[in-house]
Amino acid sequence: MGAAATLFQRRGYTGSGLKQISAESGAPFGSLYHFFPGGKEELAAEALRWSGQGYQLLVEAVIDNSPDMVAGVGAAFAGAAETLRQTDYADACPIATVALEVASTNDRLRQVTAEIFEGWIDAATERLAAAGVAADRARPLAMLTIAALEGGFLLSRAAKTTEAMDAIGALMTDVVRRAMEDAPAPG
Amino acid sequence: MGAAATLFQRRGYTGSGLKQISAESGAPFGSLYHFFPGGKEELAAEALRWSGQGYQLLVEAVIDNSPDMVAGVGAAFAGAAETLRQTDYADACPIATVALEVASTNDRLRQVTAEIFEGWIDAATERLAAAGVAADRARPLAMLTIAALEGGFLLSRAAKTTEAMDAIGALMTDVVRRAMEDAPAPG
DNA sequence: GTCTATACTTTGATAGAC
DNA sequence: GTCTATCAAAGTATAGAC
Repeated sequence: MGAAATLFQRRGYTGSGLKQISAESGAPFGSLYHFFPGGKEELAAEALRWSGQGYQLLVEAVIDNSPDMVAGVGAAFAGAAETLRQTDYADACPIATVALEVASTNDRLRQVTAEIFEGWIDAATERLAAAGVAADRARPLAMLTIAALEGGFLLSRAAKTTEAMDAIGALMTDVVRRAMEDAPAPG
Repeated sequence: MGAAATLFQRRGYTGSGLKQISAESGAPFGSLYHFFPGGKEELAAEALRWSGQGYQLLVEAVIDNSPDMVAGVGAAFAGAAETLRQTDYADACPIATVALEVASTNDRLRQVTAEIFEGWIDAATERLAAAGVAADRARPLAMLTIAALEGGFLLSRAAKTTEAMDAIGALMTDVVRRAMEDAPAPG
């Protein structure tokens, strides 16, 4: 499953062949349809959910190991930049490439990506609210934070530089800090 | 050229077949290699540059027709949301899908997408600086703005809702407003 | 139940008729 | 110069041997 997820992440949905996936994962080609009767679509759905949850757990761990939410957001962006550098800008968001590909071509997979993003937004919303951001402002801010991270991945991978991710991370920590200061709760 | 650009935008690079492009554009299949000896790669590079410049001119027009930069940023996000609704979430960024696909698989096309994004960042940086944002803060803010727009496209297309784009646009206008107020120049 | 071999379609690319 | 017909390769999916 990890092999499939990695291929989809780096080469996209249409760019990842089933034969390539079976070869890279070591599993024989025929057994693929035994475990995933729905073929490529079902395999992709499963791989997306798998890597989507894995990435969520990873980012949550980074944030929860930080002293506060502002530092957590900064650490998340810094970690993303570090991963980009270490993998020659290959490992970024495991969902975004496939999500854009299928958004207008495969409605079932589109719904899967939507559920994953919604899960991320919910998790970020909860943490921002717990950190003192006003309840009605937490969800929009969570959306901006995730969007900024995704946009940072896009610009940094294209340029093969972490300048964008670094700059975006620095600005987003400011945005989160100000949102917490504006809140009625104690800062 | 418009047909090719539209297909790449909606179906991605590997998802767009040359035969499909020639059929949709009305041009015969054989003549494709007469105009683009480099094949699919050269056609895609040309289509990306074409739609990249077109989108830049479109957004610049929206911003320059606004009373100030804060309103301009708001109008750009509102226009993006409106386009998404009108096209059933098909027409978004003409570069992002292909950019993520080729980032780790085709270095020549990756460089093309990097140049396009760099052009957008430069244009946004100039306008932010002209609007009073401090010189050393204009480029990072331009990167965040474009990243937020791209992330908004991603989340909104996946969810088939403009909630994300609307929320992100509202927050980004605040961010730009504050950056202009912080500047030493008169607000 | 696991896997090898194959069927059928579509891909990008090219040769050659006009 | 413009286009039709075709090529080799890769795509997904399936049938059937073990």
